[in-house]
Amino acid sequence: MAKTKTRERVPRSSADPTRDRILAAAVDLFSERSFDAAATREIAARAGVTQPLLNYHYRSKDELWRAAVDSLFDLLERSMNDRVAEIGDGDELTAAKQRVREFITFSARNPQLHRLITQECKADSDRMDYLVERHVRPLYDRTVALFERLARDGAVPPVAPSHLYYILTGAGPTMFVLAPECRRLSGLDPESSEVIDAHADAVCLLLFGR
Amino acid sequence: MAKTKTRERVPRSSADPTRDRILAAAVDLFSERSFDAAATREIAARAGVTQPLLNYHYRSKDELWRAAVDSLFDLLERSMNDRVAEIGDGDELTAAKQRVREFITFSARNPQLHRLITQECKADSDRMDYLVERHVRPLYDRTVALFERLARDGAVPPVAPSHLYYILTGAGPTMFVLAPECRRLSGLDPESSEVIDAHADAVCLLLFGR
DNA sequence: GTCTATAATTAGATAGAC
DNA sequence: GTCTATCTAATTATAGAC
Repeated sequence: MAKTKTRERVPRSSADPTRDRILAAAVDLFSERSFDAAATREIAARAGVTQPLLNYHYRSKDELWRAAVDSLFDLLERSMNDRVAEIGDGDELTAAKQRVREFITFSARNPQLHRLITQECKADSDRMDYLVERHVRPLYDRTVALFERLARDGAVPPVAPSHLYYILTGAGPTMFVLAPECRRLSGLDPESSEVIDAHADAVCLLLFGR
Repeated sequence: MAKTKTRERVPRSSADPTRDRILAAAVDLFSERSFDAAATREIAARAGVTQPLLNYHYRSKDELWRAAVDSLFDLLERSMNDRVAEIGDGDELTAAKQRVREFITFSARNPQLHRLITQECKADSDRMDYLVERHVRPLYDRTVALFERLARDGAVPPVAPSHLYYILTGAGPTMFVLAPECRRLSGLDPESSEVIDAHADAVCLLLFGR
């Protein structure tokens, strides 16, 4: 595998370090607990501020949640774009494999994204609405279109693309979403590059045959 | 937090219909929300009783959660055993495929199980302890041992069994854990036998080559 | 911008009637 | 066994000092 340069996770600096610390704490706690179970007091404490300050920077807990979600998907999009820019032009299969690898690497380094999705998409709600229509659907549409082309070329097994989508988004991130469980069950460290690369290798082998 | 040491809880048909209704409501709400976000008042309402009655039947919210978890894993174990009994003796590959199919079918009909696991295994806690040591580890150990034998025979791609475990437990249930999202994104109905079978086919194709 | 103090609501658990 | 009434603690949001 080609040596990739380390991509820092620098959330777009909003020129306000306090806002950024609050946002980072919100991402962590909303994804680890859930919207209702994440107390604003605890988010504030992790950000090193007092609880009422959250209501100064964000109108409500709900608005803070939306800002947290936006920042996470923004980070994903920039990571994927960086990787796409790196590979330049090659055949579609090679590009697809690179996208899958980047997706898995991102999910390993930012398990919050899939934790948030599984948190909110188990039942219909306003938050699921926001998440799906604003962020997930564009990704789903692009991924399904890609799998359709790959299946036509025989580059991927003959499986309906929606199933491939849930196979990829399940098989890729689950080991990292459940990192604490994985550590205890297997003794592996899901944060290490070795394990991340091995998992990306495994998923690509299953999906693309190599 | 005092650790209750209750012995011999039998979550099967407990001959007490009220207890059973409470337990079913608890399974649904704990898995859909999370431990903290699931209000005992709401569990009671769904079971058609008043909130203080939960504390009559179960010492605390925590004990109710444990009983709910036990009943879910009990159901899984009985479903897997029934399927194993059906196939009787054949080669190990055929048996393995049957186990995978049954696991996926069960996950589709009872998405609460993986919802609960992803809920609680994102961070270390007493509940994760209970879940992993009491219920998940035995399943993990058996699954990893099976994948090890299959990989030796070349029946499964040459991938470390812990990775295969998280690929299977991710790729199998995710479509059903996120059923409301899947319905909206794809238009498919993840509760229909057609979709369930198609997903089981897809995962088996990826995992076993057919 | 960030704090302290507090209001309004809701949580899980208990007491006691029936 | 199931209810009503209620206690205590914790929740988000607001008011107002600095």
